[in-house]
Amino acid sequence: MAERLHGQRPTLEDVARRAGVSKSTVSRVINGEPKVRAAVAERIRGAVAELGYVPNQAARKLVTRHNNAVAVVVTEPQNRLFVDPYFDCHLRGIRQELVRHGAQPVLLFIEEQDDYPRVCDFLGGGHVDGALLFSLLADDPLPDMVEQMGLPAVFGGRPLLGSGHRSDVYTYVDADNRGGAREAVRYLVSLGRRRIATITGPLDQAAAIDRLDGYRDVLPATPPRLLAQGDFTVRGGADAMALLLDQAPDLDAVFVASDLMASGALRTLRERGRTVPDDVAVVGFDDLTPIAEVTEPPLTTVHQDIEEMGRLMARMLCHRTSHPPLRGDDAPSLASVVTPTRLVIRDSA
Amino acid sequence: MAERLHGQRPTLEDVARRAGVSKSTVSRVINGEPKVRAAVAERIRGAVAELGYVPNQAARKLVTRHNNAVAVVVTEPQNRLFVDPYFDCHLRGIRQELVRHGAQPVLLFIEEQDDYPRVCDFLGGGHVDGALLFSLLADDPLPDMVEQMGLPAVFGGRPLLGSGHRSDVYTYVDADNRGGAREAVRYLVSLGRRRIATITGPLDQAAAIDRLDGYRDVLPATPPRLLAQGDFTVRGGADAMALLLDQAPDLDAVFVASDLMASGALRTLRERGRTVPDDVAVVGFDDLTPIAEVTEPPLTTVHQDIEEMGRLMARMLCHRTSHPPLRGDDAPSLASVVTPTRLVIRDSA
DNA sequence: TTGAAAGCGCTAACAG
DNA sequence: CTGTTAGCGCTTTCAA
Repeated sequence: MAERLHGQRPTLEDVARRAGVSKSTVSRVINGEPKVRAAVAERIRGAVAELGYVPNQAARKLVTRHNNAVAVVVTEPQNRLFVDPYFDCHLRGIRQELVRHGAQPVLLFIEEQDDYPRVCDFLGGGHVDGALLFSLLADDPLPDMVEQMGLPAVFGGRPLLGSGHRSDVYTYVDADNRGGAREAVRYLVSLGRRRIATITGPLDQAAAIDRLDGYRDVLPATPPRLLAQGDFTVRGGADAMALLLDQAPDLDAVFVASDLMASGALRTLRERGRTVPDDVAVVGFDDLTPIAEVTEPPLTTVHQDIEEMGRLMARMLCHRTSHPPLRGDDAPSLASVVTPTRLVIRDSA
Repeated sequence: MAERLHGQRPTLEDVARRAGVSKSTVSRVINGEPKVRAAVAERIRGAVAELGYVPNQAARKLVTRHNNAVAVVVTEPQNRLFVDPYFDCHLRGIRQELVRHGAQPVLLFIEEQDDYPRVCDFLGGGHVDGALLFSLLADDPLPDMVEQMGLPAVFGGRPLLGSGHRSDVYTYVDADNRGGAREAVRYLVSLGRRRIATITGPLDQAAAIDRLDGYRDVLPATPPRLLAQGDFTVRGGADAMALLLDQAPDLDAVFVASDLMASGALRTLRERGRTVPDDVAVVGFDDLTPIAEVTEPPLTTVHQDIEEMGRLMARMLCHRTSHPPLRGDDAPSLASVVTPTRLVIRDSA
């Protein structure tokens, strides 16, 4: 069916000619404007179908200034990403909300330094109306770049900025990492545990820092031997646990900054012959049910509603993109949101 | 720094005015054309930086007809995708090759029926120069749509088409699933196994069908009780294995159509007290090392170079997009490629 | 209700 | 080496 008219994809003009009307009229029916005679509209729709016409978004965007697509940018080594159910939840919420608003989510990865300029050109190039940015590292250039381009953006997790920046100029959605960590550690204390270690995430990420801060809020004078840094992977958690056991064989509890790492820690504990929770109590963070429920023993962990956070981010972004920027002073940017966490007690502590 | 000139993002015109030259000259330095006096070029670069100018790709695309972005479309429930290291490898290869060609990969998901029209509009809207399409299901409308839009595309895995379609009109890259399966089953036979069962993938996917066909090539007269269908997940493999054990307690080998399923099957076998490979020999498919090497026992499986396949797909697509479509007859479309597989023998068979 | 015309921001000849 | 001039395909006043 799709006749190639001039060897190219059909344009509005082609459809118009075919239907014997003007471009304007075709444009009107394409965009669902009501003031077109039914018969004409029908004829046009026929022509569209016959020619297999699809509007050229680039051209449309040039005039309308938007194109119903939003970027989801993830700064993360891919191999980590695709193995971490955390993103899956986040993305599910985002997708759900975005499509509800008629926006197409497009996923972009940043894996190496070289990716920044290309991704920035893409973001600034008007391919998308806004961006949802994730897992920013310390001194990540993205927040500044996005801000400078004036592209509406919402961050997943508090952006960690270099000195001189205030994170309150950015809109973000984050879980109450610090409060959640505090609750977890307090719970361990309430259990009568005395030597409570912690396995942190990579400390160039806000979530890792905040969770450690929460731990320190409760246990300000922790000796270094009770601290080990992991990398939010199972393996990293296992290694950190081994290190901890070497440094402090007498520890009786450990607060692990993610479920993935906690499952690794559990494995090490088992290998070293420690029983959980009797010898060592373990509390994780995230409450990724596919993990937390199947560990041995099932994991006591800090719950956060990741999917809802994704939905929230998407909703906030859509709010900012659907309205043309207010003139005069800055538009009243939606405030950032910190969502509550809660401790879910299973068997590991 | 980024002064808002007319309250909008700066345009080429703004930069030109600022640098005291014409738009053309600015355009030249933006696009790295050499014939510009160094001093002028420098002045322009200064203006670009001061204004925070980023070219509007929509406008550029309108005239150049391309925009250095290609879509990677995945038709898969997200939760499956994000847990399957298979895609990780594929994507790694694709990304690598695409950025080498200066193209930005953008990932699109199709999860439900409603996603098709939106994704098609995106693909047809000229946001991307081409598309890499994955894990198509039987009767997936995507191949036809993409073909009809004239968007260059390369498929990952042989597309499964409804009747009346010949898959040879599409360019695809696929592993030799049938040959690999044949080799696996022959190996099992050579081991002296007599009752060789198989766990298939979902039979609406080409890879699953082809692997089953390979099994049947060697064992044409398999009784139904030796067949069970899985869904390419760990859980599915475990369930299928349980079913098989019920239906055919005397089986002495099983060819499992994916490593993920094989790891599930191994678990079931262990739970049922069968030793591997003594009681039951197991061969998987994919050779996802993060899985195959850590199963207990390590998995004998059919290896395919997934990352290289990704690279190949990207290379083929870039080849097709960088040249403007030849006039007259169809451009000599690159032939599809079937990459070889090889059996990797570890301990499970 | 429909059409004509003016641009959106950019590149690509073609002059100079 | 640089500026001028046309559009790319679409939406959007403004008239008819």
